[in-house]
Amino acid sequence: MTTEAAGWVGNGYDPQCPTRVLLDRVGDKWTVLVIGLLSDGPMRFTTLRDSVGGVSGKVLTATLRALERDGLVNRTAYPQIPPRVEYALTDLGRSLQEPLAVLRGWSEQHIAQVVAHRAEFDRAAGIRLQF
Amino acid sequence: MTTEAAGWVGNGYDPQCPTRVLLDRVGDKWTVLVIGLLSDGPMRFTTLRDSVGGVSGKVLTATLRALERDGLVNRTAYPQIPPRVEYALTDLGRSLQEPLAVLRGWSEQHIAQVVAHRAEFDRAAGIRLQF
DNA sequence: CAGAATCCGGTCCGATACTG
DNA sequence: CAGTATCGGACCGGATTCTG
Repeated sequence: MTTEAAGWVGNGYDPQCPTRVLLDRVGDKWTVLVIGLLSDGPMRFTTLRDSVGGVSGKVLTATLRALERDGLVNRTAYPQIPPRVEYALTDLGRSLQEPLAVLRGWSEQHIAQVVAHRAEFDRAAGIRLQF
Repeated sequence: MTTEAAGWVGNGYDPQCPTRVLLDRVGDKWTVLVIGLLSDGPMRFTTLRDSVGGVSGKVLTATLRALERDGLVNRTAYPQIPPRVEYALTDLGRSLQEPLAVLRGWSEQHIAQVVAHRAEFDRAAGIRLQF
């Protein structure tokens, strides 16, 4: 492991930083939702789209393509008409569940405080604008 | 804790979902870097900007403002000329270090595989375009 | 059914210039 | 020193339409 790879923050912004790569992967709108749903087992494209809810086909395709590209999800197309395509987590993808569960744990414990701070901050800023 | 608040994935996209709020907070370009730097102690604005490297004043201000709004960072302005402003993690902000460390741990163990998959996927896609 | 193609608005971010 | 104001480019994601 290089010093660079070990650096949480190193110095300067580095798109190659491992933590950065993960955050970029996981920070988008649908990825974590999709991983969560696939945790229960393989799913077909349309089932996934309906389960996620509110995602367009184009964007779900892009999300899945990116997950597949990174080796987190496997895509299996059955040569039928109409087509049948199944998506499933890989071992690597499943290994992500633990860190994500930790994030979830922190969120459930602390997000209420964040939201409260947010409201108070906005209220205070609002007052300043009023006078 | 409501069922909704407990749901990792619940059903459908929910901007209020605790995990979602956290991901949105932490998924942007500079936040994690800033938190990492502030872990060593309070820092002044310019010191922070120089340490982060590559961030514009405007964006760093926005990042810090958002962190302050959420109660993760404290802003202290000393009434001097020239001004002196210090930023420090709050207890809430410090509590984020642990989950972030978990993310970092996963990244350092697995990102190499992700990058490898990525390269292989792109290579395979490239071949398909060639013929 | 599982997408690809296109268009389009909103947001993120950087660069620059200015100020108390 | 620590910002604010303004502009512009890039990217993300949504809606719609079309296809094997």
